[in-house]
Amino acid sequence: MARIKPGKNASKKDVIIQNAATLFKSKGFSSASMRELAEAVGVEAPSLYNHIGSKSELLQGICFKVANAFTSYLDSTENTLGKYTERLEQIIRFHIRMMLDNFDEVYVANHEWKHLKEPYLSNFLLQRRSYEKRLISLMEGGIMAKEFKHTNPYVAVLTILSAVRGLEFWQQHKKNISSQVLEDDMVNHLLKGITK
Amino acid sequence: MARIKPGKNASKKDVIIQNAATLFKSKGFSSASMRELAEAVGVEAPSLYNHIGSKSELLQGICFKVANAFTSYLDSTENTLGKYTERLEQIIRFHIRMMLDNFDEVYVANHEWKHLKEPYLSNFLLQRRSYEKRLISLMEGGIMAKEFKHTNPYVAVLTILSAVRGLEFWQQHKKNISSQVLEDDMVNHLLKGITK
DNA sequence: TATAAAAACTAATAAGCATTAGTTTTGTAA
DNA sequence: TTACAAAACTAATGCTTATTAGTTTTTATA
Repeated sequence: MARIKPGKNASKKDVIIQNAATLFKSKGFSSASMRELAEAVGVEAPSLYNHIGSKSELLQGICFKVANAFTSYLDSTENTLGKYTERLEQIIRFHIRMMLDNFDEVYVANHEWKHLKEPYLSNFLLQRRSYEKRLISLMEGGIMAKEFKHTNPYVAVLTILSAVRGLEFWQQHKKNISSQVLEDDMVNHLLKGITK
Repeated sequence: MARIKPGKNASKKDVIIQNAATLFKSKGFSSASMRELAEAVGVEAPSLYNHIGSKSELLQGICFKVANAFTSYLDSTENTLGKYTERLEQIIRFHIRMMLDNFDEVYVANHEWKHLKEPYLSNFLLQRRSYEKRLISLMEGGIMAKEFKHTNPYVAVLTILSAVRGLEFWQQHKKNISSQVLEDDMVNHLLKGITK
């Protein structure tokens, strides 16, 4: 049937996608060549096309997998009755864990979405814009409920999302500090500030 | 002497560099072609080489101009006697203003440095690492002086730098909110938190 | 063992790239 | 107006790219 048996849970296509994420992360989508990807996978470049449609399709797969993960999690918190602070904290923690556990793919989705082709580019941006709006609503709710300070909700959401995204720079220090401390300190900083 | 007179303060080389920053920002360094850059400038591609050495050189110019601006500002605050909180606030405000006033170039320095060639790549990373370390020292001083909470200084610096960097997403909302409100709200959030 | 499909391979295509060489145009200063 | 230099142009080079076509090898099943 197939030449190389898929791993326990990963088809050859999955292997290609994962290698693509790693390669796109380290060289950027445009600079990464299908020859390099093929070498990482262990075949000649044209053989890749037995499993995938195109280079673009790889980027699409990565970007929408990540976008859907965030959207799904937000959906799952939509019906919780907890306080705004609790929901916000949950969401921040999910972002941090996504960054730490799926680094390559999240990095690529964050940095290389620009190279998506239409209509995927538009869809991706729409989905992200919609996600941001839902977070802003959450923030506005918390402000009206007096759980959050009176501040511009756009700025607050931007600050939080950007800070978490910055974990991409953290990879180098991974060994020096536990994920739990990192997660807790960042959540505290974003919710309660740094000054005493 | 020259075919096209330079603008009041900008030589033709400066015009090319500014156009390169805009192009590299919107398409990425690798995807941006010298043909496109030439079209933006209003000449044929080979004519660019009467003014610049190479495509790489353009990226180098942009990246180090930005890096030096940040380093110089940090130098200038080194001898101020003020409290840690004040110095940190000044630095955050400088970062925010750099993002708003020199968006294209800062964006390129943040996103495209990866495509620098050696030895510029190594130098750039060294300079950035050194800058981060100086900020971490500042943070540690503030913690020891009990101005800042007891937290991991790496995480705090990362959170602040990343949040500010995220202003790159803000460009679209520029018209809806004044720079001053943005700056003040973000500084407050990062120093004092969002929860009441 | 024979059959058929899946997936590997080699070779080739057509396009795009940064850059160089050589020439012509343009603008300034004598 | 003539001479010179700066900067534009056209044409060409050599390289890299994603992808397709056509063929051979491998693998699983009957």
